[in-house]
Amino acid sequence: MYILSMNAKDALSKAISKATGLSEEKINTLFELPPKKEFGDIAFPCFAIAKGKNPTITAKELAEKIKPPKEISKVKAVGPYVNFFLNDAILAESTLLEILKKREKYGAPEKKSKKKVMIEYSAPNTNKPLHLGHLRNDSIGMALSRVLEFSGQKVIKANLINDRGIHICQAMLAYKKFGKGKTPQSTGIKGDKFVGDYYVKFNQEAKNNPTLNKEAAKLLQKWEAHDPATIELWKKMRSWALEGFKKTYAEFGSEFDHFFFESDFYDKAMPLIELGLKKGIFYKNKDGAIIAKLKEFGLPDKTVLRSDGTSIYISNDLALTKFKQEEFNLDRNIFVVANEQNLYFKQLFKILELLGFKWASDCEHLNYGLVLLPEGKMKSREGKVIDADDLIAEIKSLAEKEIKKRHSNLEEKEINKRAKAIALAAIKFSMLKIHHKKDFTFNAKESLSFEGESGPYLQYSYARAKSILRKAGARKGKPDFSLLASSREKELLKKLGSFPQLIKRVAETSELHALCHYLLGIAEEFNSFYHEKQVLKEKEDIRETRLALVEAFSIVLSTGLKLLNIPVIESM
RNA sequence: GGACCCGUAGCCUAGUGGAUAAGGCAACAGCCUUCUAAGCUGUGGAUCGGGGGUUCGAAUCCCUCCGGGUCCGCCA
Repeated sequence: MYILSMNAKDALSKAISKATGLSEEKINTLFELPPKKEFGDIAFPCFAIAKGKNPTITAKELAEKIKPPKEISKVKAVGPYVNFFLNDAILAESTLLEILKKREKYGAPEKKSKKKVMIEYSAPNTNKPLHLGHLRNDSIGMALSRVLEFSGQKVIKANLINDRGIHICQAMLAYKKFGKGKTPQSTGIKGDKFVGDYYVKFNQEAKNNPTLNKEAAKLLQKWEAHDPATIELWKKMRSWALEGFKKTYAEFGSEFDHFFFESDFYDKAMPLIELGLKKGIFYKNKDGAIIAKLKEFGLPDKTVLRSDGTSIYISNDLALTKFKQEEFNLDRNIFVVANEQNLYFKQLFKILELLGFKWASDCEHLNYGLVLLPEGKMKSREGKVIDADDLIAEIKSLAEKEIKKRHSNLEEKEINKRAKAIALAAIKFSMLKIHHKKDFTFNAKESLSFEGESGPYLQYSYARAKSILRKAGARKGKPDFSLLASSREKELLKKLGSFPQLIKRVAETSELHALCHYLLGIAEEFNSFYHEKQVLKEKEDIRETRLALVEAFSIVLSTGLKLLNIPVIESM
């Protein structure tokens, strides 16, 4: 729960601790935010300390007994609660000075945790372009990376490229049959789209021609046998796909420190398979496939190696996860993958635990809800997908129109820059603001608005604040914190003061939507304030004080947007 | 059939066992000679899927039923 700045809270816990004998830590966990600001700024519920007595009477007694610190201006018992009112001037001074001093570091914890964490996200297949599902995955992966980095952790952003398997060979086969030597260069088609078109083509043709599936399986065998011509084609098509991904990642702002390729690990699982057999946690069934025994742990058994001795996805993952852990010495290993693979990851982590790897407990599946279309799941093989590049381009052109409505003589370069920033804000925020566990149903009209609870609304709020600060020019005089008396100003201050606690929560729970709603909260508060007070028209002392508030707001909002990997722009 | 997730106003969403369930969209009524109207102010709209239970107190925890989703491949 975010309540108020740390200083005031600590002083208050100390005072309550003296009056009740409870530990400060315990008291800190009990504090609540009153539902209405008229009740006060912070509430201490007396249910826990009443111990059978009437909590209303206990609250009254405590309110009289307590000696409030200087940060508190008033103590009042209301029903079973003791409510505290903050001293406005001290609240304003401590909060604003802290933000203006720490600036872009405000909100980060004092102590760095020094934990080393890998966040694996995106994980595209090299047989088809990135789609809306990847954009949700990337939004979560990047935002979580930024938040953990901000919290002092050492983050390694990783991408596992799925560049091997029957689906890859299907695209290769279609290209062999129908490609006629065309290339992305010769056709002017983006590399990943070019490859993806052949994957779709394969699935269309295979409907009427079942032998194509057998041919694709043969191609996979040739690939595994390192047939030179097959490997050459595979390398060529893979590089086309990767070139395409690189462009989309650059456009969307997804960054990676390390790329892993499934093709490097598919044949590295044997030592682990043998270890499992030796330990008796795997067995060979009558067909010769290797199965992990998981039933006694409440999970279905899992095949870890095919009867023909070739590896499947989990074989690679066993080897890759071990490699990651040993190579990077991780304290935490986060897999950002949609919740359709919940069972899979339970099985993977359980097997690693049974194999005796202590670090298995450091592995985490950050599962998020599916991205659905109004008509249901996206289906790449049928071409029923929202393409990532198309979506970005479409939203960008809508943003361009909005900009041109407002500005008649802006340079094309500037329009382009703003439009891109606004489009990314709209897309990312729409997907980050809902709880990651919830399915996201994409609705073009409603999902990507520039108004209301949206990314562009936040950017706009920031631009408004910066516009004031630009026009204010050089500061004169000193802020007088006793002048920030309106309830709007106080609410904004309290929320700005709670930013560090919010960050702590998001880093601990990965609940990025909480950061989104926090930013909406401060932006709403700021916009009301903006409407109510004409900062630049005020007299010197109050003007300086309000400018400090505006600047503090702009700092926190800018930090928040950057943590969400949403571009911050100075003007809109 | 089994496991997991979800059900909050017409739609989307927040809600960390606590006070009168909070926002956005849509609808309606206002606000631009005033720091950017991508904004602000106001009005209406909710048996928190149903029913039990635990608790001083439940949208939140437990049970059960109903509805929706995902998974339970020698796919990735």
